[in-house]
Amino acid sequence: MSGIKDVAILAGVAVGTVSRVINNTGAVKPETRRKVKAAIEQLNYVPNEVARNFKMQKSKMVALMLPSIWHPFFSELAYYIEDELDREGYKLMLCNSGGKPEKELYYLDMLEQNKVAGIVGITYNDIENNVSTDIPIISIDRHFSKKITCVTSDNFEGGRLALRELVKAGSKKPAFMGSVTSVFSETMNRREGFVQEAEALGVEYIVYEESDPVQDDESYYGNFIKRYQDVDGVFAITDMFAAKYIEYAKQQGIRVPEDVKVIGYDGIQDHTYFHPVISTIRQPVEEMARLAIKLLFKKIEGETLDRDTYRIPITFRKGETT
Amino acid sequence: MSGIKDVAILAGVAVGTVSRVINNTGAVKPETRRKVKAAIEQLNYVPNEVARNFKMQKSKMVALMLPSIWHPFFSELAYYIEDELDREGYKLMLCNSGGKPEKELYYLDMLEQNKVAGIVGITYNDIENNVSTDIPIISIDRHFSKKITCVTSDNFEGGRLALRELVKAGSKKPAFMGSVTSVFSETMNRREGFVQEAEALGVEYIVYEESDPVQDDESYYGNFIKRYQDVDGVFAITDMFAAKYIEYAKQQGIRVPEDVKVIGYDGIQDHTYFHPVISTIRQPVEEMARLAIKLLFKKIEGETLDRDTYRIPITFRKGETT
DNA sequence: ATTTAGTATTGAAACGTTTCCAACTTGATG
DNA sequence: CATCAAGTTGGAAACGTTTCAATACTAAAT
Repeated sequence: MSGIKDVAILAGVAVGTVSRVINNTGAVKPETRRKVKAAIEQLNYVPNEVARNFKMQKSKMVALMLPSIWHPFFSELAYYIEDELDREGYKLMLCNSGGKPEKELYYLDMLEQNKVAGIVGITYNDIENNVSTDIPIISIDRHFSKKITCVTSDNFEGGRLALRELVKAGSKKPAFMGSVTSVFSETMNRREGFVQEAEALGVEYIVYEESDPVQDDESYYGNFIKRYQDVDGVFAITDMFAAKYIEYAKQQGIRVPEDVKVIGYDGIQDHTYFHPVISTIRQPVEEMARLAIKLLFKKIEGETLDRDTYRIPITFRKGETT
Repeated sequence: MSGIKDVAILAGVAVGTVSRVINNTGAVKPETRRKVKAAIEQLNYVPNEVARNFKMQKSKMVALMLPSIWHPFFSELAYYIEDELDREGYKLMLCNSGGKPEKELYYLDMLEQNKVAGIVGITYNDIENNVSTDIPIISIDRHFSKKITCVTSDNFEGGRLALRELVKAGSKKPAFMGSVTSVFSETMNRREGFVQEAEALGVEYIVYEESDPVQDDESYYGNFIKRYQDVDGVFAITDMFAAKYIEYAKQQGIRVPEDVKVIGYDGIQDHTYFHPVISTIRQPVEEMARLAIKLLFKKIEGETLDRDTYRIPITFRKGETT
């Protein structure tokens, strides 16, 4: 493995000169440049990026921390984030926290030690107080504080839109179906929007919210169905919630959309091969991803951002459930 | 940002000693250790991993190169790979090649420059001849040569099993439906197994294979349906192929499974909320992921592997399409 | 021929670790 | 008391770059 020194010797110049040729910095005579390039060619030299990162005290690595890449929403997000990073020659490090706070902290430590250039996080911890150095951070869908810029879909408008669409589809008594995972989560606003719009329109509504349905789907959806027999519309906080509800409802002989209209949130289905195709509030995932990275780059460059939360408009996508 | 030197000064020892304390290497008196730890605590010192990587000439970073993390099969794979890597303190770098050969090559260069400890690749290029240094590589589902160890599901047995299950479900004239993407792909063996078992059992069968249906689903599935009206069973090379076929078939009034039984491959659905739930040959994704990483670690340690292809048994998972 | 103002190039320091050898301390042994 | 081995510690080199002050050229202007 030859280094810059070998190139310098072969080309008969100093290492500094080789460095300047490689990085196109400073002035170097065409003739010298030619010699150096020839030497590089001959030795099959490739710059050692690790050494460079070390010397420069910074790397072109950005970490993406999320609960699980397995979830379709996150994998779509990761896809666009990687793409956007690559455009600027940055690399992506993937950290699955499993949604476990202690693992988030552990990863944060690790990222600090590894001097990543920035972090995009979808976390439960308020990472602000746990990251000691000033690594630039953008969070998605979580609002912590001014220091950590948040990119999110317009959840509030999403909630309002969902309510309106349910009503438009004929629902007289719609319900919001959700759960609470993190107090920092922006997703709360979906409920807020839903409620506010219902009140504004004078529509009777229900709010069903339990802390962690993941533990026991059976009782979460069973209880809902049993308790609110007269509900004829459901705005589920997530497409997965919607899908599960529909499945349980079907088992109880409830037909969707005939008996109950259902709208989800996310838009994880990008095709129509699996049914039901859920009517949903589509998150602008690509836009969110690209914006997040662009903002992160600005922070890395030292710019200060003009806002602490960036909300991107959502759209309704009609499926088979309304 | 304080370094090892600051710690050494504060503790009144030499940098070498601090290093030994941090890494628990060599002998150091309890009293000295205490002093050093105190200094570390006081200065809030964290070791600079980048400097360490540089000095050590190796990093604990493994790259995963795949066509698109967005695809559910790959995102599940990535999930387990990250998990397995983390157990040994390794980090995961994610590279979406988009299936583009030139991008694969570009990433390979980059990974070499970044001195990653190893690569797990699902690629179209024969990466063997394009990676000049000897970075350990494990490939998934692609068999190139002895140098690159391959981890794959037992595609051949999968093909045989699919044929048998179709027959068992009542199909008299089953078809294999696939495409050719890479000559190195192990997935060819699905067809081989299917064909061989059909011949062994004396079952009449069809093989439908076109190069790249992604371009034009309409004609790919349309042609198949038009051409083989008497087919009553389909083994699709992928669950996505199966789902698409079913959708197009439905439009032509063909009922699944009444008129045609369908079996896919992969097992990307880990739930039953979306329909049809496809009968499928389930890839042991978790096992493949963990094995791939374990083998990669062995290669990193310098061990030589006893085989050049590791095939993991598959299972049939019944859904609603047989 | 000498100065001048660029332009090109050199050489060495620095980045934060690990590692290795030499040197110093101990405490036990003869 | 001298010797020795084992246990500790110090100090410096090395890893492959970038960068910067200093020096060496070059060509035009005097």
